[in-house]
Amino acid sequence: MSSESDSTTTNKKASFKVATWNVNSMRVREEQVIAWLNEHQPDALCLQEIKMVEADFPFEAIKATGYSSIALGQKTYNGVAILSKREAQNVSTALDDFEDEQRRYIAADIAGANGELVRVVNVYVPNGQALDSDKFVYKQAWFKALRKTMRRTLSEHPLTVLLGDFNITPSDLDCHDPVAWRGKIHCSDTERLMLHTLLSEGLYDTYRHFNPQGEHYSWWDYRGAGYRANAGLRIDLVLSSGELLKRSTASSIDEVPRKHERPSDHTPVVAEYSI
DNA sequence: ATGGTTGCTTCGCAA
Repeated sequence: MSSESDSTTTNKKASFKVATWNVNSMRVREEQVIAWLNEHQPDALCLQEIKMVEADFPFEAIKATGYSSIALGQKTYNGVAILSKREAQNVSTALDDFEDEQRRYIAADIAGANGELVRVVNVYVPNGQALDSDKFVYKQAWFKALRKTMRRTLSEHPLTVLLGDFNITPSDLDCHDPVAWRGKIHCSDTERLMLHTLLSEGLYDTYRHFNPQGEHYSWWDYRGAGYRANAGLRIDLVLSSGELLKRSTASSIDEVPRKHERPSDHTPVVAEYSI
């Protein structure tokens, strides 16, 4: 007796799962990343702060668990990678019209189980340090270039997901102590305006779409009470295009890796789509 | 109270 659930059935929609994780050193977190891939089987996992050059990236170890990788790295700082079940196509490693010595952007088309392509854009937005610092001037310039790049990307790819470490809380709901953080880096009105201007290009905060309540974060400082006191920020975001949001089915924060021995200070944020 | 912790082929800096 034939089954309608046969995996070869054409036009059948499967789940397309993406995730973002600032690993704060791929050297230290390699085993945790591979274990996470094996357990969760995402179609694409975007990493930030790999903190190594491509020559040192563990392409082979990741391949052994069934994943293909693309990476843009540098020594000591920054660095991004996309790990995917199906090989990345049309890889881009630079924002439009923006010279950047820091490795913070990588994008590619990733196919779902039915062959449909999703444009996956992985970013590590500059931290900015403090609003009166030179690093904040760089953060603003970088973010403006991202907005311009995303305007073009969205016009070319209706199914686009922009995800990564944005180093910006969208609102006070994403901050454990809005009074203490008021006006500070990650929580300032200036940065939130930058983010909402980017969203106005046609991107939607997918975690918040499925989780209207607060008190859930993606980063907790290593210092002090940190994770134990849930003193966190939600700065790791999955932003879906309108067409992709229509096909989204779930989004969640996986706090399990933050509880591990020697954790990253960030934990993975996941979204799923019917693709 | 400008503290505290982690990672870097470290010895101060970025987060």
